[in-house]
Order: sequence, then C-alpha cells, then structure tokens
Amino acid sequence: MNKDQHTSEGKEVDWTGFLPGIAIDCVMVGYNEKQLKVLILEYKETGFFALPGGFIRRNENLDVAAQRVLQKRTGLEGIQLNQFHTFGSLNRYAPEPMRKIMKKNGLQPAEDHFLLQRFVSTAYYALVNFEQAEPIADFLSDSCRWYDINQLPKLLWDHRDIIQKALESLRKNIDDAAVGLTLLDEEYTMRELRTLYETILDKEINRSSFHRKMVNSGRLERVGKKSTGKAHRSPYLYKFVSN
Amino acid sequence: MNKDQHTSEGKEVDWTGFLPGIAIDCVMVGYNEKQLKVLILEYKETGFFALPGGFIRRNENLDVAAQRVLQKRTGLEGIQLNQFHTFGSLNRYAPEPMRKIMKKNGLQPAEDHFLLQRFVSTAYYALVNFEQAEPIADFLSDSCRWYDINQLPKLLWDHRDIIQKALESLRKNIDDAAVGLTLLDEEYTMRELRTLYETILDKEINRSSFHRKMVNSGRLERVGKKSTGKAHRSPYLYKFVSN
DNA sequence: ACAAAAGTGTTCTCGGTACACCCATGC
DNA sequence: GCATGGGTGTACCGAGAACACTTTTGT
Repeated sequence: MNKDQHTSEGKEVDWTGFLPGIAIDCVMVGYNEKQLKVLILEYKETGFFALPGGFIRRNENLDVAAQRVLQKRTGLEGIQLNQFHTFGSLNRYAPEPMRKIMKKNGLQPAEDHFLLQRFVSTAYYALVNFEQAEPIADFLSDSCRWYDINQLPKLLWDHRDIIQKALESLRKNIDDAAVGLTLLDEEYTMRELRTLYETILDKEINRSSFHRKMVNSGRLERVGKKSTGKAHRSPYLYKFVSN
Repeated sequence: MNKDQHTSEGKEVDWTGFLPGIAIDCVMVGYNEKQLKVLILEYKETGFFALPGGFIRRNENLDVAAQRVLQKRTGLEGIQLNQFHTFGSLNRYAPEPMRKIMKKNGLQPAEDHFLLQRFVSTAYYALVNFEQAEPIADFLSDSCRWYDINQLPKLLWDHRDIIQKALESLRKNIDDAAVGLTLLDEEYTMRELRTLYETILDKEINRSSFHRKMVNSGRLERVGKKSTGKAHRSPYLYKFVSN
C-alpha cells in the first residue's frame, strides 16, 4: 500500500497530482437479505449523497485508479471491476453542491478549484461481498453506507442514472459475472442462488430449468448438505469452481 | 453548421477551447465488396496511421463531440454512434509520434503542448454507408481512407486494440444494430444481408434459419424482385421497416 | 432439359417452461 | 403420517441446424 494514500485522505490534497476533468465513479453492489445494496457516500452536514468516486493519478492506469477507489471505500482488493459507460453530458456540470460541501469542510475553494471543474466520468461497477466490505467514508463525507437499490436517497448530479445503467449492464452480463461468487457466501443453496438472480433481474425464474442450467454450466460444485432446521428436505450446498 | 469549424481545421487552433486530457476516437465501419472497412487517417509525410479522433469542447456534450468528429470525417449527419469503451492505460501515453507529426506540419510544439499530453480516450463505433461517406482528411493528415479491417496498416498507440474492441462490441450487438440499414444499400437481397452478417461475425450462417429469423423479426419488408441476370431464380429485395 | 441459386417445408436437437412426482425432514 | 420445500424426471414449445424439395431463371 502506498504511504501517501493516507495523506491524500487529509484535507490538504495535492490536486495537481491528478488528471483534471476526468473522474471515476464506482457502483459497488452488495447483496443482503434478498436486496441489492449500493455503497453511497453522505457528505458532511449537507444532506448530499453521491456515489464513491475518485480521480486518476498522472502516472496511473484508468483501471488501476478504479481499483484504488474501490479499495479505499471497501478495504477489499482484487475485486473485478467492470467499466460500463463514460458519462460526459454537460448537465453533469453543476458545481454548486461541491462548493457547498467544501465550505462545510472549512475550505474556501477558488472558482477554478480542481473539484469545481466540469468532469467527464468513467463508471465501473463491482460485485462485492456485503459481509466482507467495510465501508469507509471520504475525507469530505461522514459516512459511506449501504443503501437498498430500491430505496436510494436523492443523489447528486447524474448518479442516479449511473446506477441505473450499472444495473442494466449487470443484468446483461449476469451469466458471465459469476454473481454468486462474490455476492453470496462461499457456499449456498440453489434456492439462495436463484433468489439472487431473481433479485438482480427483478423477475421470477423457473425453478427446475434454473437448477439444470446451473448444474450444466459446470461452474458449480456440490459440496454438502445444509440442515435448515425446517420441516423439509435439506438442500444441497454448492460453491463456484474456478476451473 | 458552426462557422468556426472551418477555422478549427486551420493550423491555428485555439486548444484552450477543449477539455484537456480527454479525447474521442471513432471507429467508423463501412462495408464494400464483402469486406468490412474502417476509416483511417494517414499523417503527413510520416507514414503514421491512426483512427480519426477529436476533442471535447468546453461547452459540449461528450456524445455531441463524437457526432462532430464523425461528421467532420464523413460529411454524414445523424448517424448512430455507439460508445463502447474508454481507454485509459498509461501505455497510451507516447507523445513522440505526435511531436513528429506536428514538426512535419511546421509546428514547434512546446513540451506541454495540448496534443502532447497524456489522453484518456472514449471510443465510439458507427456504421456508415460506404458509398455515401466522403472521407475528409484532418488538418494534420493528408488522407482519410477506407482500409479493409483485415489489412490495416500499423496503427499508432493502442488504436489496433480499439478497433478490435469495437468489432467485438459490434458482434455482440449485431441483432440490435440493424446493420443492414446503414451498411447496405436501401434495398438488398437476403443473400446480401446474410453475407454481411457472415462478414461481421466471421462465420458461416445457416441459410434457411437466417432467412426465417429475419422475416420473423418483423423489421424487414419485401419490396420486389431483383433480376440478377444469372441463370437462377431471382431473389426478392428487402428493406428495413422503421416501425 | 438442365444447372444454379433462392424460397420454403420437414425433421432433429437443444434449452427453457410447466408440471408432476420423489425425497428428506421436523412437527 | 403429514405438510413443507428441495431434487429430479417427463412432456411440451420455440429457435436454430441440417437437409430436402420446390420455384424461378438463363443457357
């Protein structure tokens, strides 16, 4: 881990170390109690909410910068990030909220301050384990928390659209994404996996064909049985095989 | 059309009017004689080849900037552009060729000249009609020509990768893209449409199932017959219905 | 009449859907 | 033993593949 990552979390950030006008936004998706969750930052004393984001160092790959943002907000490393769109509409440019945020943090930004530029933002989504992630706030924000994707607070700028597009992208790639691998515990029942699919796709899935499809995919391994304590046959447990 | 579009083609460009560090690259795909073509620029007296690209005005949407680039190089308006990826790897940063290009054009760029920065580039592809497009060179290049996608010259930077990714994206979206609508003439035979699909996907397609799939899609209208002059049944002509 | 290429029908196969029945488990 | 819910088998349906047959056209 870089030593200066800590200093960049302080209030005195050397913005010249970053590419101007280009940002990264990350839609980090979790899953808990049959609901999709998204990590959202709340800025100090403003009631403003936004996606976690960051900037690209002058000597850093775009993808690596995204990894860094993800690692900073979740403490997790090596999570697969999926770039899905770059947002560059003019109506993203609304610096007032950011000015207010900075003032609440005791800063008096110049009109041309780094954070008050127009930004084009490349967006990524990542599937992260709800249990393992430890949401960590920004230096401008006082919380980084999971929100149900259906009960998001009002978000700044176009971040609502970004989440919507991330969800569409996830749905399109669900079969490649090995969603169970990262969103569920290591071992899970077929019912749990199907419920996850149903939650993401927001539609019911046929039980037996889903079962067969998953078994035939060759990516699942049956590892044992789960005693549910319920009055019925105990389901098998599965886990993903890397192969 | 903006009047200053002409001046921006001259040698004295006001680079401060553009967002720094962000570029747009366009993979314009055409089709002729059973081959996919891509528009490629050749820079003056350097033997350097690259994709047509451009930059984003300070007061311009990203998508609109891409439209502008496309319009500049083909003369066509209203073509659908598909954003497919943003390239931000560090090994894109190789300013030497651009320095050489500028020198060949009689410019003596400062080390920190706009064009010599590191760029992150958002890439689009567009399907354009080979006949209707009129390739127009850049102010730094002396030609803008169609190249067979399988016989591309050696390209600068990562432009080869960009084309590859554009092709993958096109293949994935081929059924939505209404490729026949833009890549073929207005009316065409089923054979011609299938050959186009086969060219894009680089694999043979079953004749009868392709026929039925297209007819059943409801997006084709049979408009007449074509007399081929050959010794066989003359095929029907089809065209896309908008609906 | 024949060859060539397009249109069209039949059959097969593969997944997904629907539905049934079998199994295990706690009450 | 009965209700509950997961596992699994069978029948059906639709799309694509393979193949054959029909239609049209110029020679």
